[in-house]
Amino acid sequence: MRLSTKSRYAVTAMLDLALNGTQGPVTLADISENQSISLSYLEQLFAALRSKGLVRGVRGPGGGYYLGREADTITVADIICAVDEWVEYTRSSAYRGSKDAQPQTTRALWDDLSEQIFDFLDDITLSSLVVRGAERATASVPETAKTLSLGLRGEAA
Amino acid sequence: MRLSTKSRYAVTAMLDLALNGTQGPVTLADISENQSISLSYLEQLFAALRSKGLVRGVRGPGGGYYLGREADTITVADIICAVDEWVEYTRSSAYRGSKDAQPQTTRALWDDLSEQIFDFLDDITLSSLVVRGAERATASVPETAKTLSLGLRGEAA
DNA sequence: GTAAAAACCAAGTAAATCCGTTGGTTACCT
DNA sequence: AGGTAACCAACGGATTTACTTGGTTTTTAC
Repeated sequence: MRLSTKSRYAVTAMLDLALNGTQGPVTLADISENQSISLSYLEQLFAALRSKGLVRGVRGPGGGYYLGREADTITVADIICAVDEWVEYTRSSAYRGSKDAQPQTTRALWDDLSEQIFDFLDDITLSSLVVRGAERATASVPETAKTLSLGLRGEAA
Repeated sequence: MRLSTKSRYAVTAMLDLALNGTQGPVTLADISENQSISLSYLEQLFAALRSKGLVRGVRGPGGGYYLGREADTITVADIICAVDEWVEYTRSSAYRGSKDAQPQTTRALWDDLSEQIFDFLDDITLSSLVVRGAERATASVPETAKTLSLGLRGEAA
């Protein structure tokens, strides 16, 4: 399991697609500007996302990216696995019998933890994140703010 | 939030302390051998763990490390934070008004996700992992395996 | 049918991080 | 006194991160 800023870039970019992709594709240039990530780094991330079918690219002017599936079928685990691959103990070698048999035990316990984390993240979909965010925003908006909700899209600082 | 092999080293080392620290301190040399991590890398990790009070060192011959608190009060989130610090969006700058107000939105959604993950990991203690592992080991051993349970310790490949 | 917009692709790079090494010093037990 | 082990600091190769440059293809618009 691995979770880094790279994962964050990928997840927030996918959230951008989920939020803005309803009316036409979203360009990487937009995402790059919105989230201040370099364009070609985004290209690299999206190459990985595309190869896993998580996004769908449309070329030419007016083109951009759509989500590859419905937002409620794309999980955070999917995205992280696509760009940051789940590092599962690649160093398998050291297994000669050490004095007490702890390596197997701690390894099994870690594997269990890793699986718990995966299952947790595999239950969180893009749409569930968006819904939670919307709920939170409407719930916590003070009544004064509701009157002037113009450029507001469901969030506060 | 950041989760890497470094975190895994720290968590498994702490599990080693939880499992073996009941009768006397555990030396880094033992952990190094058991889990094939270099001794001085362990020293670096334990310096961080010690500074957060998660472990307690005992010098001199017969020395080693104990857990700094009871195993049921040390969470996975504690350990990860100690060695890998929780990266929270250090790049705060780019906040000039971009055309649509998405950066704040995606950022808020990520922050929410990050918090969900933290809360999840902050609910998993060392002792809960050990207990789960013990349950799994006794529960899931097929009766055929029990007879020949020699090198077996509760997991299969 | 040409120009521009955008996805796609490949190579290279400064900086950071990972993991380990070396070479110590202190504290403590026998 | 001598050995054990925690502590400490600095360095270094390998890898990863995030970005840059410089393209090519596909598609729309004029």
